[in-house]
Amino acid sequence: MRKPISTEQLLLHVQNMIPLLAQLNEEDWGMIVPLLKVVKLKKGTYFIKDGQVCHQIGFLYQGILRVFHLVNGKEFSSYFNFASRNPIVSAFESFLLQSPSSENIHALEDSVVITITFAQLQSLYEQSPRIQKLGRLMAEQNYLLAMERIKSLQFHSATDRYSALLKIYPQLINKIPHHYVASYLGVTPESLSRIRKSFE
Amino acid sequence: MRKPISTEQLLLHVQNMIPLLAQLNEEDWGMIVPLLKVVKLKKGTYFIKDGQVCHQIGFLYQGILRVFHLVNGKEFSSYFNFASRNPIVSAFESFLLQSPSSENIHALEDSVVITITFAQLQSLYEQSPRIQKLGRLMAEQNYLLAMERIKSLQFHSATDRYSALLKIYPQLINKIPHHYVASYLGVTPESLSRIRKSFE
DNA sequence: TTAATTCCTTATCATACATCAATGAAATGA
DNA sequence: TCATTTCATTGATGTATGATAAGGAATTAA
Repeated sequence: MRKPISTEQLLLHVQNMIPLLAQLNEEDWGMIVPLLKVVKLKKGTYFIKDGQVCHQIGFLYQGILRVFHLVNGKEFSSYFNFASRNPIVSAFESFLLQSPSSENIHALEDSVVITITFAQLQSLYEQSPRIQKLGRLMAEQNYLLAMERIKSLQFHSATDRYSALLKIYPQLINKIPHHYVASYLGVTPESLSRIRKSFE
Repeated sequence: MRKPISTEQLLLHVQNMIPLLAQLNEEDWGMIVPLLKVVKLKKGTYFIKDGQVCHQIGFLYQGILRVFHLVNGKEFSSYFNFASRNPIVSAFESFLLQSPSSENIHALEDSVVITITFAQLQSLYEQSPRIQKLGRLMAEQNYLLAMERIKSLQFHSATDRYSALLKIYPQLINKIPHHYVASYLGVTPESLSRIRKSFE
């Protein structure tokens, strides 16, 4: 967090994280780079709160973010962003529709996000067919992720979901407060505790 | 089902159903129309079965389709296609990735679907930036629908989901066998029956 | 470092939903 | 049309998870 981030570092990182970006050429990057901003989030602060319109989409460079909904006073964790996994940061519904977000995104650790605004991205779509195509591929990717989530929620038990989570991301349970994981799995912290015990 | 469908009828219908299509111009339609095919499905037959690759995407002109997954021998209804609502027909995951489908799509009534192939659509994307943009907007639309489903599954009870379903689509329960609706809501037919009773 | 707070676990009890079983209604097919 | 099958409902029972409460661990702040 201390050292300033060089543009080269940043680009390299973003390109590595997101294979889709390999499709872009030098000219495309020349248009994109001047528009990028680096946003630092202290632990506990928010990228966006519900009710606000999400004007930025971002790539997580460092840290962990949690996305959650507030429904009838209860928090529901929707997913987590890690730099090493699932790095695309936005309240995507709000971003697409430019309408107030129902999602909250807050930093579980000090984090760094590289952002671009909605207006800038729309303008890039019109300027470059490759970036337009990238927009389609990003949306398709997001759709596929959402489908995974639906299948997990509809077809499998909380125990199965926990087991799957352990497989694809063994360290996660040690990095994130358990009650957030519980609400992600769709159970109470007490139930997660029981599930974990049954795995010993 | 008896009369042949004229191209004009067909186009008008598709344009009415899908507001996004208003963005296309005469030239775009000139490219699209010759590629469209009309597929008729008898009640009980399949648009696609799991294991097959979904080569077509379609628009439902008439009838009702049910999309379901088979998991450990159990059927899970994912959603329904109606001509008047949710007319886009495809195992979209399989279509996007051109990999074997995990979804089954079958006709609950005699149905008519207007289709175009994956290869043709990709070619259109490259030929027309407006169609490319349309592809992005379709994917974004699908993402938003998937998010609605996730919220419904994660944040609300089966009773709430049933109540919401009645609101947005009161006739649905009379058109579709209840046990399909039950599996869509994520409960057994017995539970749906009890939920329905509690609403009287 | 200590005090305060938050978090995780365990136990008990309550409840919603699944399962199993039976009946009558509706749809299907010969 | 009648016989067969599928479907919706209801009741009885079992089970997994939620709610509540309490104690101890871990984290945070003074």
